[in-house]
Amino acid sequence: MPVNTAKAASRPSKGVRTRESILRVAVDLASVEGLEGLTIGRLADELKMSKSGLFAHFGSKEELQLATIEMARQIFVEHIIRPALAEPEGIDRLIKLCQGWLGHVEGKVFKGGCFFTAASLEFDSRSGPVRDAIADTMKAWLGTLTRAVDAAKKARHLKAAIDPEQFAFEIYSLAMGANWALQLLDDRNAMKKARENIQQRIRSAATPSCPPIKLTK
Amino acid sequence: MPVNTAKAASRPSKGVRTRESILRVAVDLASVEGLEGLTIGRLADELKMSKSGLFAHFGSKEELQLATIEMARQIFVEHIIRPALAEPEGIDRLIKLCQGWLGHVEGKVFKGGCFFTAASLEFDSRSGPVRDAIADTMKAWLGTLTRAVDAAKKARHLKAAIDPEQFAFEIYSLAMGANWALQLLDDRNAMKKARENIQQRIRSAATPSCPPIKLTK
DNA sequence: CACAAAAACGAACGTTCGTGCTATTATCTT
DNA sequence: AAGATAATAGCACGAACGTTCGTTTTTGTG
Repeated sequence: MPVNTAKAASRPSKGVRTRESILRVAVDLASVEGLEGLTIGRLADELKMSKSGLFAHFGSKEELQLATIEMARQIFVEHIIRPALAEPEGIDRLIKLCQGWLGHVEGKVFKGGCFFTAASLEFDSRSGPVRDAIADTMKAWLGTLTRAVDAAKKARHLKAAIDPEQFAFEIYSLAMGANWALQLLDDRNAMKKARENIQQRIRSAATPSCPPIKLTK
Repeated sequence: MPVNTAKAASRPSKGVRTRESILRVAVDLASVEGLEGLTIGRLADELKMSKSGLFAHFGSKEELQLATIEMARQIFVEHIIRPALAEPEGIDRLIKLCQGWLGHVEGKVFKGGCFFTAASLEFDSRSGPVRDAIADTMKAWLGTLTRAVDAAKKARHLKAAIDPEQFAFEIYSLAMGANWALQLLDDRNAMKKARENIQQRIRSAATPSCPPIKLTK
């Protein structure tokens, strides 16, 4: 048994590497076909490997779905949350979070728009571990957004009357609406309008001492 | 061939009646399992009829999906749009539309929350007649909302600066957010918060001469 | 290099999917 | 009530689903 408790994270074993490459494809497939439409045979074809070989990595479809969600979560963190953490707490970080989210929709980080918004609505009237994993991820995301609003408030960038939870929810609703309009209605201006929309909403909540608010690409 | 062009809409034939009862169940099933998860076998079981017997009413799964969408659209119109048309043009009708929408989510007019929001995100990255039917319905709904805003503007209930399309989109985004929070996060206060949210947003756009704005159940 | 462990394969399982037929009921019209 | 028509059931199909199994190939290590 290869003792992997050592500090060094050397080149990962074959199994780990394949698993990861599977999941990268799985995330894209699921973002288009849905987590239920994500099929083992289809996935195996895409990767030119056997169904059984692929299956062995997960042991069940549910495990595959959970692993896919986890991979999507990592990609989401990497593309949206981590860049925002580079900004100082306050309005700038909040803006960066919004920009990151809108950008990831527009830039097709996931093939079929926002992975989690789609997954949310697919599983919202079911129960079980998959739904829970999705809900947990979304709660965490809303939490991040809420904390960013709260920090901006504490930095006196946003008015004291702002309820962080409510405000985060408002912003995210507008963002989801933009994703919806872009994906379903093919509204090419959806993103521009969403940026203006959110920008305006944040400005309306900003204090006079708040630095200028501008949402760009 | 029974000539049905006559004025009298007498008792519909057996076929029509069965078809309708199938579709009523189909709508609920699809709102929970999705339009793709809506399966002919499952639907037949639910109705205690044979797969083939049920199938004959539609000829293909796609036709079944389209018919289900059409039925959902009718239910939607009946529950949300028609009651609002009873109100005079202006702010009251707009409010009634919002109330109706939020009410239909809360009151489980469709078992799994808003049928069309779920369908939208399920089909938004595909192509074909089903996606088109969903998109058309949603465009029509946004159009209705936009016209209501515009009328309220013309009645001097809403400020002249309001862009009807944009404003309708904002309101609907907040409503979708509420549906999302209720369904996925089991947020029992989501609806109350959404009502306050939308109420506040409308108030902020209202003129001094606008009648009082109050969103209730 | 050898050899154990891990990974991938190919074939098959039992189900369910959507979709055809044909036969049998039920419904409507004259 | 009879005859025509429409509605439903029964059965079978090929394909795809998730899953299991035994075998073969690849990988990593002493």
